[in-house]
Amino acid sequence: MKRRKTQSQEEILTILKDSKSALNHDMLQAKLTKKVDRATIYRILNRFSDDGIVHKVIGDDGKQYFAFCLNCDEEKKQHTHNHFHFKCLKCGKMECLKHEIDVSLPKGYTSETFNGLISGYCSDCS
Amino acid sequence: MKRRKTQSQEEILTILKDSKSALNHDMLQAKLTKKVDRATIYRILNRFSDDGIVHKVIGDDGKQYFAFCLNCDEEKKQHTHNHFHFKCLKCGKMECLKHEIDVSLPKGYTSETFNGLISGYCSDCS
DNA sequence: TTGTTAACGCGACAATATTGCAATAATATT
DNA sequence: AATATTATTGCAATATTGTCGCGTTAACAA
Ligand SMILES: [Mn+2]
Ligand SMILES: [Mn+2]
Ligand SMILES: [Zn+2]
Ligand SMILES: [Zn+2]
Repeated sequence: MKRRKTQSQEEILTILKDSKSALNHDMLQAKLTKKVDRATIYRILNRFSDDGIVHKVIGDDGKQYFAFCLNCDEEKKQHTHNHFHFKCLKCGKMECLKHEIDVSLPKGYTSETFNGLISGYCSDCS
Repeated sequence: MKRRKTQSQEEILTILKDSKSALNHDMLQAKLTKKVDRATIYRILNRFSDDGIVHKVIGDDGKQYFAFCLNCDEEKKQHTHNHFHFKCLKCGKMECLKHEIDVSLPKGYTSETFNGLISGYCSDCS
């Protein structure tokens, strides 16, 4: 199943690349110049996520946030992101924290996905 | 605003205490002997969460999970839970990982809540 | 230019959670 | 024990988020 290049897709990718913080559907739709259907936005985002181009984070608000992958090891088959995200309770921005975490699991446990989120106030909003 | 003791409340608390894993609304309702309204269940759970009796975790599925507080430092005003939760993708159980994490935030950042979730397969389901 | 089908738009649907309001019942007060 | 106060509940309505089916559109290859 080969991917095709569409305008909506390109624009969404550009927005995510330019954004310093993770975006949810609402925020993304607000930034789009032309109207794109909600279902389409989700389908594009999930496609990106499946392809490992962006990562998906569930916020404390239960919403899905998407962030463009930076400094990821592209060569690895296993596309993992064991870092925390920080969400500012005032300005709302959600950003990646550089430091990679490694959690020791109990014996016999295997890890598939990592989702680390810290809420608080950023330096601008403290 | 003083709290009152009700039967539903007590039963839900007991269920959470007895459960080794975090529960969401569905799981809880299934365990209740008598029918309790959905809204009431959520109100009870959020009350517990506000009071620091249970902690709330947002799963990868976007649902709210609640777990009774164990080995928490009751004396602290600041009720923090800087530990990960593990959710098994097969059997669905969600449990606390003992190890407490401490994440270093960028300068000027302050932390309010911690939400760490790892999905994978537990020793029974590997 | 034409054919194939990935991607889209639209509407319906599902799932989760919250809210307003009247009724109920836990607790305090008399 | 009887009564008053109001926290809590049940119910229905509503909000919010995300998915799905399906007919149409358009990207890409032949
Ligand atoms: Mn990445
Ligand atoms: Mn606790
Ligand atoms: Zn901020
Ligand atoms: Zn399991």
